[in-house]
Amino acid sequence: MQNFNSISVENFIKTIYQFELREGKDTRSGSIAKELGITNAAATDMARKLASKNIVAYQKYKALKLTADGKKMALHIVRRHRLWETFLHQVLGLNMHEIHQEAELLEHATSEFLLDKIDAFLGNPTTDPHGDPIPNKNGVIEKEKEVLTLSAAKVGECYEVCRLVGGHKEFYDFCQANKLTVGAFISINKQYPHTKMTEIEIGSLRISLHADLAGMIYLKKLKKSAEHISSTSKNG
Amino acid sequence: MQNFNSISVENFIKTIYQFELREGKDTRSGSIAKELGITNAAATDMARKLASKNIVAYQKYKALKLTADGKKMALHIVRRHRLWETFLHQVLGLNMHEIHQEAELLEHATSEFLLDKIDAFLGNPTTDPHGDPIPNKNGVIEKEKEVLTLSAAKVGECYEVCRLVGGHKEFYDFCQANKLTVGAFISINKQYPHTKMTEIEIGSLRISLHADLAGMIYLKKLKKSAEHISSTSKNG
DNA sequence: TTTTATTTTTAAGTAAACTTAAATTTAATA
DNA sequence: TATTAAATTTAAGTTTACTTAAAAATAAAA
Repeated sequence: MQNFNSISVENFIKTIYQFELREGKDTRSGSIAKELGITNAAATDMARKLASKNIVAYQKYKALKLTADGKKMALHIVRRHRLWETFLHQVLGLNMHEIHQEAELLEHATSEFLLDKIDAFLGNPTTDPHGDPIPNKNGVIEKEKEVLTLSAAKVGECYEVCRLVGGHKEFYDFCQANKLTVGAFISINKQYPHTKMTEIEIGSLRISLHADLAGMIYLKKLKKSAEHISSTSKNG
Repeated sequence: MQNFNSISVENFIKTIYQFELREGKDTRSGSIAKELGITNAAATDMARKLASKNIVAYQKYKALKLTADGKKMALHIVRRHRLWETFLHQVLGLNMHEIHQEAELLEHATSEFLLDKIDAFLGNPTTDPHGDPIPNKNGVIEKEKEVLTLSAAKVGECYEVCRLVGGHKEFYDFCQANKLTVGAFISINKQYPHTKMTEIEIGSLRISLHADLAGMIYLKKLKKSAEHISSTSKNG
């Protein structure tokens, strides 16, 4: 599936896809327009255009929805974006807060051929550095395991960090400084509901996070014990 | 120097630059138009537009020339192109005939920030895999040494391959199969002026090339002896 | 429920980057 | 040099992706 669409079209499709996933986010033209930095009128135009191509299901004044075709296209765009993010982070050493912006440009200038090379070079990764899943060549995303945020984690349990949902430098710097990377193993020491703090152990470190931060860190539960785990973290 | 220009503008500037370098190539709008796959009318429009921005020196019916500003811009675009070619070849293992097409897309989607990372990762190379010079961050190209084609090389002398001016898969496949890569060392065994063949030695190989091929391979003369050289080739 | 506010859509217009077709200029040839 | 051929430019029109401003529909508040 090659890229026959303009950058504007690709970004429009991608934005609808991302908003459809995040509950609470409505996908009416105004919402999409705001995200893309264009006027509502422009978004309506685009919606009608893509509706005529059976990429978007569009009814006046209603929320925009991707058709099956549209969703497939979105997944291929997302694949390009996340493979580039992974590549830029792992190979060129760009920081977490730097990769999105660059991938945003590169994703529209990448042939299927080149993408295959990048994918193979990285060993066909299934998640990007934020822990977001990378759709495969056919646009299929591996079924994700159940996750919860750090602020909802249970005392005494052990978890693997599987997602960092932030965006700003400071958050990623904090995570990096405290070894909180995707794939890291942690255990929950204590929850302080009133002050909204969570105390965790990661390796030999013991740190406390406020819910504002903890809510951006997603975990999946492990079956293994904390003792066993702390010495086998993927991230040393 | 960030990219404030469209892809069309960048390609237009780059093409003039490249045509100005190749003697014999005229740089009138029609010639540029043909290369870019657009009509003469479109090229004239663009020429006038860029003239108004002092990027191109344009007089009706005359050849197009880049101004100092235009040349500087061209050099930055060429830098992006050649760094990407080098990266794709060295890091992702793309073949010689594959890198141009991909770099053609990526060069318009690369920030100065990312380019610096790529440049550093590659160790600030001064030539791309074809042997073409990579302008530095300021758009300056290292003064090139005197070169000559393989068909013009002198019997008994030793040379370093410094440029492969081709473009088609077969040519590059042939070169690769015979270890004729940029940086390789060769010596000239015999010249056959009537049949236009050149016999060369490269490592332990002895091969004969017709001028059609030999004319695409550029060399620079070495001072060292052939014996000493054959064991110290950059390319094994 | 009526009024008001917000959002979306329609309508009209713009800029970039093209196109085709006709007019003009330059180059080539008889 | 006059004529013909080739190339370039101008003019007018198209498409994409926007814009602003007015009209229409939906949602919120009184």
